[in-house]
Amino acid sequence: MDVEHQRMYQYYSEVCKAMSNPQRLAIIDILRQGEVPVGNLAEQLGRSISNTSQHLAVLKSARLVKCRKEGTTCYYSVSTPAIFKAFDCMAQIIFDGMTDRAEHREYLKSQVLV
Amino acid sequence: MDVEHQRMYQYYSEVCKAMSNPQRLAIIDILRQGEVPVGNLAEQLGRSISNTSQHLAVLKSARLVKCRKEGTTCYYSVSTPAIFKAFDCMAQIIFDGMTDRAEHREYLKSQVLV
DNA sequence: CATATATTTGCGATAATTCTAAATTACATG
DNA sequence: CATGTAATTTAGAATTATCGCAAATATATG
Repeated sequence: MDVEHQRMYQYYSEVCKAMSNPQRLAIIDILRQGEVPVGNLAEQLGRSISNTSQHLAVLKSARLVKCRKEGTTCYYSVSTPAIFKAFDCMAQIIFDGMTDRAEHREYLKSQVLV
Repeated sequence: MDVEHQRMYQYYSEVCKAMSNPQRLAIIDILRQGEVPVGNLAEQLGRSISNTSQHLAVLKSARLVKCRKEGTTCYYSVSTPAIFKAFDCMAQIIFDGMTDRAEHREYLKSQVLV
């Protein structure tokens, strides 16, 4: 494994790490709605604005989200649709990893609510 | 955000966490070759068998890889091709996150070596 | 300036990560 | 059965990360 590759894996791992938190995945999922202000996100998450902002900062430093300022409001959105694709891959991986029909049923039930 | 969703995000985050390590991403990348014995993986990674085995254990507990035993040898492979899809999403996300042409060129150069 | 919206900072507590080295298990074969 | 090969597991140690809260600090607007 050469140095170029190592650096590449390093980058990838940072993206994964940014995504490896339920709260932040929830944020990404909410951002399917499009641009959403921090306060709105916080409300949907049931968390404080401060806390939400901190998670957004993590996502931003991994370049997963971007924000647009309008007045005092910050509208957040994902930086690329590929993030939703990655999200959906996670769903696929978990679905494929399930062993029996009961698990699948249970899982699909939760998906309907999205 | 209801309980069902929280659990779902929890699952997803565990998959992400398993992938959020350069060493393990390297393993996944090597597994594009198909079934690979632990010793062989260790050699390609330039790490000890013990260390490699531990990373494999992490991947296995997240159900990202499976192994088939044949004699004293354990052949590892990914549990679903969706894992490669997720990997490739990471590549896409990073590519999309790059701002200038120089970065893109640099990145593509490293990809040629895969 | 006061208000609304976000961000940042400074903790503190807890828990996770990663590696090495050594012990252990599992299996095949002479 | 003894030995060697392949892999896993355990233990430990050092380092580092995570997460949330509360308070302080921006930033823009009327």
